[in-house]
Amino acid sequence: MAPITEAQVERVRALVASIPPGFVATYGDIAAAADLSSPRIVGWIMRTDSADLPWHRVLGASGRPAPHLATRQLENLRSEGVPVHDGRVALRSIRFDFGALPPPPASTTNLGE
DNA sequence: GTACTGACGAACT
DNA sequence: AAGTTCGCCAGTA
Repeated sequence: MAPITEAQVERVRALVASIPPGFVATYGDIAAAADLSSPRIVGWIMRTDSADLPWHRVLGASGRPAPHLATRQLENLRSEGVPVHDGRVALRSIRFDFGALPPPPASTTNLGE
């Protein structure tokens, strides 16, 4: 099987889109939820196609976004009610739990796994 | 095919 | 606490 498939990309995009306002998720969490081999794949997907996604809700494991986007991320997050402290987000307080989400019906989402 | 890079992460110093 | 190194995987040169 190919290193990565469109299904994986769509899965990641869906996960990011499922993050509710006021919450954030890490690349590692998304990678795990999407069953990816490495969090770098998530970063690759984000930089490739994140135009219609709430990419500002995606942070690194340190609770801090990438340096070149940090300013923009923190500003957007703060607008959503996310408590930002010194360019940092309290991950352990607002980290989104994908495991708490209800599983989608496989009948209509058979991605041929 | 090898080397370098990069929206990452954990371990080590 | 902060900086460095290694592992990870896809893309590009």
